[in-house]
Amino acid sequence: MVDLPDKKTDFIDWYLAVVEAAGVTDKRYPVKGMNVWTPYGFRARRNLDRIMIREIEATGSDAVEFPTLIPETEFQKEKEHIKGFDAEVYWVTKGGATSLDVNLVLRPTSETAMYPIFALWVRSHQDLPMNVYQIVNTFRYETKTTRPFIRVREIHFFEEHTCQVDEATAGERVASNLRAWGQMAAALALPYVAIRRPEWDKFAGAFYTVALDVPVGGARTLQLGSVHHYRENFSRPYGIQYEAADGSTRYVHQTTFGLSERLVGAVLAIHGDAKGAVFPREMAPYEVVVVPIPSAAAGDLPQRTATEVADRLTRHGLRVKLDDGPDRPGAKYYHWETVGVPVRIEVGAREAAARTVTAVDRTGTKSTLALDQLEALTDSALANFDRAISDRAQREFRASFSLAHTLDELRDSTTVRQLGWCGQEECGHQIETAIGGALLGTPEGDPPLEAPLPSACVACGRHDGVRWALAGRPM
RNA sequence: GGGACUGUGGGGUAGCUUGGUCCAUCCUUCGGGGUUCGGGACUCCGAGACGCCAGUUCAAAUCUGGCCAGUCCCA
Repeated sequence: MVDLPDKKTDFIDWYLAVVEAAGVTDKRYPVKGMNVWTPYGFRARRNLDRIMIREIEATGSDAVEFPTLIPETEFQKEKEHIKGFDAEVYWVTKGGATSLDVNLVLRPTSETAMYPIFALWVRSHQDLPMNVYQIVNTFRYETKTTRPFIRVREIHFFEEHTCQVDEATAGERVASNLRAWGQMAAALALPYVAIRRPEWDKFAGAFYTVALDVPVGGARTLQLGSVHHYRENFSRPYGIQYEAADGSTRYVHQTTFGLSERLVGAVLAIHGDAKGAVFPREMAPYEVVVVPIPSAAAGDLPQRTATEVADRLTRHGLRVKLDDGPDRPGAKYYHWETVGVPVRIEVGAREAAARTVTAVDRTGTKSTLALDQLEALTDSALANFDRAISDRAQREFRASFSLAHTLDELRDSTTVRQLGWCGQEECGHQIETAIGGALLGTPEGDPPLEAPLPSACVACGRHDGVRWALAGRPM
């Protein structure tokens, strides 16, 4: 293990060092914001995809895939949307040496690719709801500093797009997406808070946006994903209409749900520690690494037993790495800890003779496993590990919020702040200036901290319409 | 959008101010041999770099310009 910067005091440097140490990406690709996925990193990403696919399909959503290029003429149809993305799209203006009649954009997101086709697919109320998703790469010309997984120009993007009969049904789809997200977050052992963004910070073209945020130390927050209700904002310009049961023609109400590889970054940021990366078992490239401990006296017994352990656990359905390379065992321990493997199984000569092995999880919990119950004991070691990192993340999450009662208190915030807000934009901006960050919005459901609702807005002191809001510094 | 800074083997660095001591330092890494192996082994042999393109100069890692890449600060 190389010495990592301190996670608490030098979070960004620590994050970059952990990403490097974890061996999941190669940042040397010579285009800003475009990173290479290594074999190890790609395993993590594929596992993330698997979780997303499982949970979204459980809610009745089907996979589709739309093209990467969108004609400028379609892209321009929804005015707010184009305004939001105009500055950060890549343009394709030539085919070979020939200038194109209609320029094409590399999708920054797929509304404008999908919706002209949705208009053809949706004819009757019988076609609704229509829930489809795709996992594709999208492109945004970020001008700010890019960071591996967190701010990139080529985004590995999960996007669900749905068409519903009316506003209320679309609202139910938003709720369904939030429940599906809850399952995904549980699989990744990630805590989060769902926050309805203020008007000035919602998705371009949305009626409202619910963002999924997690605090990452200090007042910093990381947005993990978002769910949007579009009402008829896109169905009108794109003409997505259906014939209702009563014979009338209506526009669909739409929703979208977006996630990305940023979840890999979030997992590294939230679970990682002073020793390196920590992967929850569902995302872990390998759930178990098996390390034989050679000994001249014992011949090939440790090696043979390690192979047996790896084979049995693989047949049991686990992702297993047998590390029988030439390094010394201690060097292997450090390596696999740095890259975040949940459970290591050590096979020594004395133990192998007694038909036991030692399991050590990434949090340091050690146990002896009898080989005749290897599969069951390994499963429970993995389950205990996931519970341990989830509990640790939850504890840090709860400690990441504090109440604020005045604008002054916001200035030196060392946590995300929970405060009373009247809902006026003017007050929101004052709050943002005070904290040097953003008014994240109003929590959906219970706020992180239990406290009596304040009677006055932290900015203007008004009493009408005061509700809980959260403010922080998005990274 | 405005400004500042940085770029040396695969990774991290010394050298740059004051051009020559540099066919470039050290750590790590990688390949091969041997002895080892219950928490980063030792040893021997070997591999690997001045971002790119111009310019100044007898001489450029070092100075100048452009480009590319990256970082930070401000709007």
